Amino acid sequence: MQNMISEKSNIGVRHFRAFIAIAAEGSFRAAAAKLGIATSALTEAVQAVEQETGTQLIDRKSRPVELTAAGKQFLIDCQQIMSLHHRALRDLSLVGGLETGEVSVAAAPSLTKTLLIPALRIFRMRHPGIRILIHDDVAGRIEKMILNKEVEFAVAARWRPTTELEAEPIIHDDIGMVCSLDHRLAKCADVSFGELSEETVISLLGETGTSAMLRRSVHFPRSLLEGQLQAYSTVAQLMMIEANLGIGFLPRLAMEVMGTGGLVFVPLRGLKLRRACYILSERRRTASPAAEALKQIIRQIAKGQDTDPTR
Amino acid sequence: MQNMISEKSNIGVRHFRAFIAIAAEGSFRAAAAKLGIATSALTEAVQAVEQETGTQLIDRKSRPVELTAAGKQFLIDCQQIMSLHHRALRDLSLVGGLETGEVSVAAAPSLTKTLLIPALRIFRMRHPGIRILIHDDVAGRIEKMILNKEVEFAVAARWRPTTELEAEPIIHDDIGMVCSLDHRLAKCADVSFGELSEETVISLLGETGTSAMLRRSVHFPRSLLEGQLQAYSTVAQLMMIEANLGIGFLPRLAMEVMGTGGLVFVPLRGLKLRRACYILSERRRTASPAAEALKQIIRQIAKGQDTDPTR
DNA sequence: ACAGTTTACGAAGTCCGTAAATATC
DNA sequence: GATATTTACGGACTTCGTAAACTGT
Repeated sequence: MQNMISEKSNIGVRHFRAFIAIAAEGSFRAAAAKLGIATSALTEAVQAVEQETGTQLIDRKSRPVELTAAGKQFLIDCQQIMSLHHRALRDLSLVGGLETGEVSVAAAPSLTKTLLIPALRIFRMRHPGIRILIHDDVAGRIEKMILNKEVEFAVAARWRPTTELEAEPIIHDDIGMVCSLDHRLAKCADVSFGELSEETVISLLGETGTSAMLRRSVHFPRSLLEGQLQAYSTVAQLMMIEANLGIGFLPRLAMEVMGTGGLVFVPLRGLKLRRACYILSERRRTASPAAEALKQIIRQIAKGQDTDPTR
Repeated sequence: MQNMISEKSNIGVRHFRAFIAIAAEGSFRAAAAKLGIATSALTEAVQAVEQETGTQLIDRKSRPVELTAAGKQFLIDCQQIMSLHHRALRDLSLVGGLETGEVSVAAAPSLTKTLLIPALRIFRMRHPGIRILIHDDVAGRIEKMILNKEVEFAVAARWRPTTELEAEPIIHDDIGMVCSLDHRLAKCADVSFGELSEETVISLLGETGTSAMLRRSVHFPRSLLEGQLQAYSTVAQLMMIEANLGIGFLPRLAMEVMGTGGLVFVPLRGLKLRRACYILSERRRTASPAAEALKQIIRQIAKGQDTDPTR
C-alpha cells in the first residue's frame, strides 16, 4: 500500500462535497440532484476516496445507503474542512471586494485637511468595512514610513527624491504670504517683497520643503528666510500668524490646516512658487485593493482642488 | 461580482498546496521544484484563486515575491485546511489499513476456545492497533446482537434460520458422548445406546441447538434426552461431567471449552450427528475491514480444525 | 417490478509541461 | 544580461453526463 497518504493525493474539495451531500441526503440520487450533477459522478468521487484510503465509507448494501463507522468519522472531518475552505475564500473575497481589510496612509498635515479628509469621507461611505489608519507627520518621516511598510502610501510633497519611491503628482500648491485677517496687507491682491521688509517673519525651525524651495528661488530675499519667530510645527506657526504676531510664507493648502478662520493667503507679486504634491508609494509594490480605491478617490478630489489650470 | 464564493468554486487542495509552497519557498521557481511541477502550473493556480476572489495574494513586483496582507491571512487558512485534509485521509487510511479501529464479535462459548481465541492470537499479532470486543453468549442471544448491531458478526451454530442473517458455514462439529476420563466408557472407540441405558445423563436446561438436533434424530433414544441432572450453562454441565457425576451429549468443540483436562469425547456408534457452525452476519451489510480480516483468519483456523474431511 | 447504484464510454474541462515572451534586478 | 514569472498552446488526465447493466427492496 502506498503510504504517501494525501501528500500527492487527488482527493479534494470535490470529493468532500460529494460525500457530505450523500451523507446528508442519505442517497446518491438525492445528493446528485442537490449538487446538480449526475449520480455517476458521485459514485466515482466516493470510490476514489475509498480506493485511495483503502477504506469503505458507505455501505451500499442497504437502502437507504449507510455510512460505515469510518465514514461517520470522515464526515466530521469533511465538514470541518469544507467549513474552513468556505470561510477562507469568503474572507479573501471580502478583502478583494473592499468589504473588509485595512489601509494605512501617511499624509503631510497640509494635505490632510484639504485632500485626505474629503477623500476619506467618500471612502468611508463606499467601504464602511475597511479600517483606515492615518499617520500625519512631516515630509522626512513620511518617506521612511513608506519604506518601512508602516504605511501603504502617502499623500505629501516630495522630500528627497529616492529611487525606492514612486511619486505620482496629484495637486499643485502655490506658495505665498500668509497673514492674519487683521494684518495691514490682508486685503491686497498680491504683495511685493519691498512691502514686507518691515514685517515680522514667522518661520519653521530647521529645514522644510517650503524653506528649501524659497532658498532655491533667486528672487526670494535672504532676509526673509529666517524668521524672527520660529515654530516647531506648522500649526504653531499658523497660530502665531493668526494672532497677528507676524507673517509667514507657506503653501496655500498648509494655511487651510487652521480652518476657515482668521488667515489670509496673499500671493507674492512676480514670484510664482509652487510645490507639487504627490501620492508616494514604494516602487515595485502593488497596492492593496483598499489602498488603490483610496488613491483613486484622492486623485478625483485633487483634480477638483488643484490650483494648476493646466491639469 | 459573483457572490457564490466557494459554493461551486474550483479552488481546491491543489491551489492551497501551490500557494503554501510558494509562500514557504519565497519563489514560484523553488516551489515548483519542491512540488515537482512546472512553474507555469503554479502561476495558473495562484491566478485562479486571485481571479476567483478578486484579491491579489502575491506581490510579484518584488524579488523575492512577497505575500500581500490578504495572502498572509490566506496562508494561515490554507495551512490549517491542508493539515486537516492530511489528517482526515491518514486516519481513514489507517482504518482501511487495519492499523486502528474496532471490531466486536459474538461467539458461542463452544467456539470461543477452539476457533475464536486462536484466530485472535493471530489477528492481534498482525493488527495490534485494532480493539476487539468479544461477546460470548448463547445462540439465541447472539443472533439478536447481530441484528441490534451490537456486534458485527458472530461465530456460532445457527439458531433459528432468519432471512436477516447470512450464515457462512465454516466448521462441522460432531456430537457425541462426553464423559470423565475416569468413566468406565472413557477408553471406548465408540459407544452404542444400549451401553448407556444405566448412565446418569447430564443435560442442559431448556432447549439448545444440540438438544433440538438430538430430538430430531429418530435414532436417539427419548430416554436420554432429559438428563437426571440439568445444568444452566455448558460450563456447569461440563464441570459435573468432569466430576464423573454422569455423561452428557455434546459437540466435540463444546467439550474443549473445559481445557485439555479430564474429559473424553466418545462417538456414538451408528449415529453420525453433526452440527454446522457458521460465521453469522447481517445480510446486506458490509463488514468493516477489521471484521473482514478477522473473519478470514477464522476461516483459515476452521479449515484446520474441521472434522469434516470433505472440506 | 421499481427505485437506486454502478459501469462503460465519450465529450468537455482541468491540469500541467514546453517554450517563447515579458518583467525584475 | 541573468534570473524569475507569465503567456500561449498542446497533450494527458479528470470530471461529468448519458445510457445501459446491475443490485436491493
